[in-house]
Amino acid sequence: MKKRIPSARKASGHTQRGQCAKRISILDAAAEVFCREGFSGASIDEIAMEACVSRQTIYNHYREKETLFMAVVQDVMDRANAALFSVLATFPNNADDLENELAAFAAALVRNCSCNHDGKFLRRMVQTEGERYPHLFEAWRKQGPGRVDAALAALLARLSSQANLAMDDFDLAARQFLALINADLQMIVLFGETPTDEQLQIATCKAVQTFLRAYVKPSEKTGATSEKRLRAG
Amino acid sequence: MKKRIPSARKASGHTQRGQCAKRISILDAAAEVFCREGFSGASIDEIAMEACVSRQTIYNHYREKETLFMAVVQDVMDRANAALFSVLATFPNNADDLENELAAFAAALVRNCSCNHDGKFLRRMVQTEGERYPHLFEAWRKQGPGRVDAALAALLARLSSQANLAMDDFDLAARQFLALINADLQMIVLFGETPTDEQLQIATCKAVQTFLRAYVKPSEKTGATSEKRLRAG
DNA sequence: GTAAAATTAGACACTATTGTCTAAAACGTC
DNA sequence: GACGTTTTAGACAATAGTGTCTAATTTTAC
Repeated sequence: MKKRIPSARKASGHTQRGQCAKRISILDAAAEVFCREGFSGASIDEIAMEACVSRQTIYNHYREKETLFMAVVQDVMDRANAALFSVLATFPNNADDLENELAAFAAALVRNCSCNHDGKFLRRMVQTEGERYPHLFEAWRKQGPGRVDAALAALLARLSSQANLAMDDFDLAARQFLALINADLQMIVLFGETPTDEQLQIATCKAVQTFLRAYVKPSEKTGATSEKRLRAG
Repeated sequence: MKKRIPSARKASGHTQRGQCAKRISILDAAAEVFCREGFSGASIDEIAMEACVSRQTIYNHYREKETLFMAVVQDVMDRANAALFSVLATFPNNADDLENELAAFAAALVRNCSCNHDGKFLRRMVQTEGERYPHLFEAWRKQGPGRVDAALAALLARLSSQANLAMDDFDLAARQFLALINADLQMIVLFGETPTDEQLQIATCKAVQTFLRAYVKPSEKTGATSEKRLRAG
């Protein structure tokens, strides 16, 4: 008499992605359509079509459009945060070949957080629906971008003592690092395009060079660290 | 018998703003509502209400919703470009007190181009409707942001010879300058808020310090240029 | 004051969308 | 194969928005 659990359904937590195939395909399709059309422009029928699912199935899983929207946002946010911190874990921890290692880290960060579907979705939704769902995105702000600064600042602090870097304010340095590695790409991304891998390599490499030039200790400035590569790229 | 021209109507060019009061109030209200609700979420009735104008008047001036939208975008683009280049004209042309002058310039740039209504509108519309009206925004991209890099690069080149700056690539330096002065503000702006003047001052000041540290000639690094202020902010 | 033009409110047809309901079909488990 | 669950297609009412039309009203120029 125990209630039969149909399949591997309901893996655990409410926002977990390990749900049935239909749910996943609905979430993915909805993310796509919401991103393209905005909340009010997205129609349930369109989402159903794109998910290869009947409209009624969507209403079965998510009571109404708004419920679906919030579930999609939550889903993307979780994934984006996971990606973010998994990249942060690759921050270089020794100062050998600092420039190249930092550049590789920067490229991974940009590629996996700013330039992918989830990044695009979040940027758009925060901007267009942020004021309508303050609590929803505020949570992301604190857990995502809000923590990146702090985390990256800590990593820079560690690096700063190993390499010969002169930093007053690690949080500021972190924000400037992020800004620099996005400098060449933000216009591309703003227009909905995806930069090529080459663009990405060059952009992050140049950004790291500038960042290091601004933060190496004066004594090191004439050293070999970044002088040679300065005109290489 | 000559056709009577009702008033100062039809000042000249098609996108000129010098039209009757109704037109202006429609354009302003529409910009507001389109920005808040997106194209498909904005209703003509809402715009009419906000403009204190009847719906029919809107249809008289702009045949349909799409026509109105394009007129609004064009109007904002024109204004934004004008503001942009008027700020560019204030770029410091002597190297005395470079840091402060650059910071003031940066603050004006951010305040008048990124942090105002028009900037917010354009960012949102490019992002959400850019793919639907490629030609429309592509024009802005070329005339606005596209030219800023070039113009700013030229200004930096001039400055570079006067002050003691080491720049290989002026375009790159221009993009990095813009990225740095927005570093601390972009998260605030992304969430639809307007930074306070104090936030703005601090952000641009720090950005300029970092920018100069990255670009002063090595020989100057131990000089007096930016060393003193480095820990002032 | 008069006449042309602009503006208004309201009704209207038309379309699109949301969310509900129903009965049939497909699916998975025993 | 039988049973419970999920999914499906389609009809449906309710709502909201677009764009048109008309007739009344206001504004403006002279």
